[in-house]
Amino acid sequence: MPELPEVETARRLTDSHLRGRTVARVDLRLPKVLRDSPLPDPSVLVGATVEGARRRAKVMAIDFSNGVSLMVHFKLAGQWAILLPDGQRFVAGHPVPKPDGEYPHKSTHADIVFEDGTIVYYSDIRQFGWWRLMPTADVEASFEAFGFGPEGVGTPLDPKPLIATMARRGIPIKTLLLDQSFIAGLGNIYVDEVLFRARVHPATPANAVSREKAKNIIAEIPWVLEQGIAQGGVKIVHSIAYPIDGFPAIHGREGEPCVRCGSTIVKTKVGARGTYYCPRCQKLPRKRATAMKEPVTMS
DNA sequence: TGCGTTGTTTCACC
DNA sequence: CGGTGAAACAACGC
Repeated sequence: MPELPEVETARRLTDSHLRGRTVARVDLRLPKVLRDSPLPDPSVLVGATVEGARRRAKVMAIDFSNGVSLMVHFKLAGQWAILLPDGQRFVAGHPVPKPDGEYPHKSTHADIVFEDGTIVYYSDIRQFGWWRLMPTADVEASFEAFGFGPEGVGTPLDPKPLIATMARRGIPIKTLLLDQSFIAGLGNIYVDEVLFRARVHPATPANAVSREKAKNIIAEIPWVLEQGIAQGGVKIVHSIAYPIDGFPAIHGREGEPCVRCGSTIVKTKVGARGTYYCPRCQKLPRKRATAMKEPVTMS
């Protein structure tokens, strides 16, 4: 579930509540969390102080005073819970374990304990997420190696290259928007929101999206991601959305009324991903009177 | 109990 | 080699 807004929330919490704190110990109960790590021993962080956290796409990197950085990818179900000595807690990422529940949970695989008693609990019910430790000097190159496209939020998006790519790709627009090398940060939830707001059917071939709609899509990306960040990430449990102030408006709302036209929201599959859309607001462009059910292979 | 789940990678193929 | 789509993969809950 963690997409860009959830990771950005974790980053901000780390920046504001962990900066300046010194690591007393790291308890890694599930060693495979730290896999493919240039520095294999988590105790390298002991005695080091948090200097800050950054983010590229859905990856967070925490920089420490000893020249080491911790890179974290939350994948499907990672969660970052910070508990301060005074009992305050701040949670970002997946809603399981329950943010107000007991820690450590059975899926809490690592703790970073600080000298003042602050603890970060890292949980992941799917165990797909990972940590990597590396010299801070290598973080930029490591980010580069992912081949991410432009950030979907934070810096102005240049629509030109994006529109150009859309014009020559025949894959569903949703699939293209999920491609992190096209644009960085959208996942299955926020991409549905972008296409709903732009009124584009998610299975529309990218090169069949009109220029105007393409501009709309690109304009909606930062809006949707900012909205997600403002909410500290959205809550979706077992594919059911718990919207706040009407957001998310489409994802996880199968069978419920479209906030715009009242039509019943439909769930389908696009590129093997669960996809929600409004059948009235988001029409496939009619080239011919062609099929409308499944994505069609074009030769 | 097999299916659904998602971000990412890999593979076969044109 | 690039675009594409399908499949694989991680592990678990329901």
